[in-house]
Formats: sequence, C-alpha cells, structure tokens
Amino acid sequence: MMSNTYQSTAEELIRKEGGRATEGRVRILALLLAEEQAITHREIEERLPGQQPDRVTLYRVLQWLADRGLIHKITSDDRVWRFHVNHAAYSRQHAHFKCTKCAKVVCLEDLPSGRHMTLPTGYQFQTIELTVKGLCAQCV
Amino acid sequence: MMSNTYQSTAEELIRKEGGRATEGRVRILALLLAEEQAITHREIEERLPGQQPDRVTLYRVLQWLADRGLIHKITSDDRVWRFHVNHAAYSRQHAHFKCTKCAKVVCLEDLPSGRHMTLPTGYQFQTIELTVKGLCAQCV
DNA sequence: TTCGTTATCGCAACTCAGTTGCACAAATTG
DNA sequence: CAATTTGTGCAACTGAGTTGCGATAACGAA
Repeated sequence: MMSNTYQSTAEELIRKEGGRATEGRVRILALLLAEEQAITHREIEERLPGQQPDRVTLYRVLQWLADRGLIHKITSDDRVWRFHVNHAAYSRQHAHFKCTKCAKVVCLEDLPSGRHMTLPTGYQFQTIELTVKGLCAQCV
Repeated sequence: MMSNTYQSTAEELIRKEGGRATEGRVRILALLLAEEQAITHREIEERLPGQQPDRVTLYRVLQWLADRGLIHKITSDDRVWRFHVNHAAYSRQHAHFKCTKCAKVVCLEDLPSGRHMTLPTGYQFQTIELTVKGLCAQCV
C-alpha cells in the first residue's frame, strides 16, 4: 500500500512548481515517487488504486510533470513512453537499461564517456541517448 | 533519377536471400541502396516514383528485408521507425545521429567503448543502443 | 510456353499510443 | 460572492503499424 509520505512529498513538489495540487496530480506523482522502474502510461493506470483519472488527464499530468522536470520521459523501441521520477542521481543525463524479455526499464546512474563521439563535420552535439539492452536479474 | 545499378544490385541481393524479386521489393531496396540517410516509411512512399505499392506491402517488404539483415530499423523518439541499408560499416552495432531540427537520421560508424557499463548485479548485457542528438550541418 | 504451387500483394478493417477541441468543474483572486 | 484562471472529462481524431483473407503473380517443373 502507498505510504502517506509520498502523498505529502508529491503535494509539496507540485506546490513548489506553482501548480494546483489536485487529487489526480498528487496520486500520480506519489505513485511515481514510490516506483523503482520507469513505467508506462498503461502501467500507471493499472496501479492507481480505486477510481482512475481520465486517460487524457493522465497524459496531461505526465506532460505537466515532465515539463517542470519532476519526472522524465524515456523513449523505447516499443513506441511507448515510460516515466520515471527525477531523483538527484537521475536529474541530468543518464543511461537506461531495458530488459529484452520482460520489457522492464530502469535508470542507470552513469553515462559512459561517449560525449566525444566523432560527428560528421559541421554537426553540432547536443545530447546523447543511451539504452543498454539485456536481461534483468529476474529474467536471466 | 535512380541508377539502374541499384535495381540490379537489389534484385541480386533479394535472390541471394531466396526470395522472389518482385517489383515492389526491388524498387524499395534499390531506393534504400541509393539513400544516404535512414528514412521513414512515409519518406520511402514519397520518394517512390510512379505508382506506389500498398502501405501494408511496404511495411511487409521492410520487415522482410530487415529480417534477412539487408537493412536495419532504427528507433527514435518520434515513435517512427527509420530504415537504412546495411553497408559493411553498419552491418553490426553502431550509433545513430538525429538532428533535433529537421529530424534527419544518419548512421555513425563507431560505437564508443560503452560496453563496460556497470549494470546492477545479476543483469546481463546484450546490446547497446546509442543516439546522439544535435544539429546537422544544414541546420546549424 | 504453359501450368501449378505458393510466396507475395492489396484491400479492409483493426489496434494502440497519444492528441485536440471544447464544455464543464474546481480553485483562486479581488 | 462574482470573475477569472486552471484543470478535468468526454468525444472524436491522428498516425504508425498490424492482421486476416481472397486475389495475383513469381518461378520452377513439365
């Protein structure tokens, strides 16, 4: 069951961003705070106890949280966004791991020193996106 | 206009895989052989001169070519697959570059030595997917 | 060259993630 | 409390990709 701490932390974080701490926002952010992995829109819906907010509202809340840097979106090869809270360690660029069997996604702390990749002449570096694929501990 | 060389190379490659060298397959593969960048399903449709094959056929041809290793699919954050021929340099793992302005995608030859990324204990490495983002020479 | 097999194509209809527009509801402010 | 802003819920839409199935056309054998 969800600890009350996450609820109040979520509320606090949302207020700090100058947004209204509505029930939906608080519940969604609290759920993400309690979650280890990066999870999809679908998974969030499934894990929200009781009455779920409207699909569209969920998308909008997630976008709102991402815009304010409270969470981040992760691309994947299954064309589905996954969402994860921005803990201190993950607040900036980091790599992701995706299990090729169970599709679980977790954040990895360090980004290898690939920052100096040689680009074609005239190209300008901005960011790097790195996903390591393999089997997670449960699927090995 | 498309060189005849690509047509015959395409036909040869398809035959070598034991498939029927149908008009659609040959035209699509020839187009990809002539193409520098990794392009989307949509872009392929647009660039096919004259009568286009059915949408579904195009998807199936691309899947068929990818299954046989003649081309490879590239993930992106816009939820659209891009396709690129497997030249010798790109036949195995390599990084990709995506322009954040014009969405152009090109293949980069080298993959940085990120193979020794530290994974959580019990996790097993398989492959690495790396996309560098920035501005291409035309968009700088 | 024709013929039979069967790989491949084309169509229609579908799935699924995500988006947009708009009226309504709930906060917040004066 | 009225006015304004902010967020929600519904319906309808978009766009990529998929599935089922009957029709078509490669290609090897005769």
